[in-house]
Amino acid sequence: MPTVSSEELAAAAGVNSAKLRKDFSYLGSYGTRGVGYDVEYLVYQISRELGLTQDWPVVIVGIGNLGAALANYGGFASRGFRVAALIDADPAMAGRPVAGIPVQHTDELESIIRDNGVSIGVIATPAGAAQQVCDRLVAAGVTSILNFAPTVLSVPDGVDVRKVDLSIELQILAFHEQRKAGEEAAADTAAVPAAPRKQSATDQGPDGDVPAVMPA
Amino acid sequence: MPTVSSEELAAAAGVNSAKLRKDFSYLGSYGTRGVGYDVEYLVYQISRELGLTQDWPVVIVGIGNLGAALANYGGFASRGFRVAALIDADPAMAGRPVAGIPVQHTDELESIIRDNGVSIGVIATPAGAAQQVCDRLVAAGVTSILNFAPTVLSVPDGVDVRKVDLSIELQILAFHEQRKAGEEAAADTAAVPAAPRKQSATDQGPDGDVPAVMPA
DNA sequence: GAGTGTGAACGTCTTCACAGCG
DNA sequence: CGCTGTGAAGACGTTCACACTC
Repeated sequence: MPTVSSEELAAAAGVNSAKLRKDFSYLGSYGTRGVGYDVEYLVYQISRELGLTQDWPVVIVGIGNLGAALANYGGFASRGFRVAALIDADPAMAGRPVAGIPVQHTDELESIIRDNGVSIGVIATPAGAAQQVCDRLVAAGVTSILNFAPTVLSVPDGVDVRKVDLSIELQILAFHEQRKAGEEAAADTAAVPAAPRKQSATDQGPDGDVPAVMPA
Repeated sequence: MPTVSSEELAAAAGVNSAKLRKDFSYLGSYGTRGVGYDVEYLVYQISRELGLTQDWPVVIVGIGNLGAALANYGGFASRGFRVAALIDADPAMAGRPVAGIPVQHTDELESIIRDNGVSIGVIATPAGAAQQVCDRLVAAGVTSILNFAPTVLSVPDGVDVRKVDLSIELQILAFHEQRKAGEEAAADTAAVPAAPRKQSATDQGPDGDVPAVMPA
């Protein structure tokens, strides 16, 4: 398939074809009227704009289950990421290979960052260690951090942090699940904190004023 | 701190206080003018709306590094999720406890779902197994699926799927990192596919027409 | 006086619809 | 004729600003 139309791509992606064309137009005019988009050329242009054509060395700090899962994750290599090093605070881990890469001790964090020109760090440590690791990464020159630890990290200006909370997606599913289950089942038996005293004449009790609407 | 104002909450969350008040207003009128919001009552109302007061049994299928990381993840319990079972296709895993829960074999998937009234399933298998696992979960009555496998799952209407791609967040960081590095460094040395022949009089070559703008 | 709740103004993103090009 | 590229219209979400309540 050498060529593809906005209509086809839109259908595949489940969006409106106009949106897709408009989005593409921000990258430049890479389509051909009456024909569509040249697939190979389009892929290259999008890849370049997204930074996929560059090599991004990353370090993963905290090689527990999650760190190991990340190290083994196949999707990284194909997107231009290269795991430059795995770092863990446990001396017993040092030297042990995970996903074919030997784990190094935290002591070497700074030199690893500098020697490899790493600008992106992944934190997969327990919550307690995260801020400290973060500070050291930043001090060593890292300017983008992906945080899997359940803490809010504070960083100086100019450093980007993205936090991934594995339970938030579950939360969203549960929220919709609750809506599916519907408003039929009413009684919530958990203890309801008393509403602050409202001097309304007809206090209907804790569940008298149920939420009316919630935007989808 | 028994009471809190929209201004304080907004500052803490880094958003506009008006937005916060408007959002809260969709849940009902739980504030007190001149005073603020009763913290305990507010927490309860939000928890209830989000479904945090309910007990959500979930199963995790695929107990590799990622599955194990999820099973050990502390954030679940506090949000109303209960890991009802861990399921893996490898018979050698069966019976082995992970995060204190014994792994069960895939053969028992259907009965586990039914016996525990599970409506949310987490897929942490390799890509190849994901669709098959998904089909079995759905057939057994699961209506919400959290997919960590790098595949697009197809499901019947009425079933929600959320896909978590661990590399997408890295991608986003890399994108911004690329912008930080700035437009100073120009030359991209990777092989550029030829642009489809445009009969323009002045073909400036592959990089003559660089993208002009990109919305933030 | 302090701070909520909310209509109205505003800005942004999406979709329409069509001129223009291949 | 088919499909892109894009102004204009429309939908949506955010912010302002103030009446109203405690």
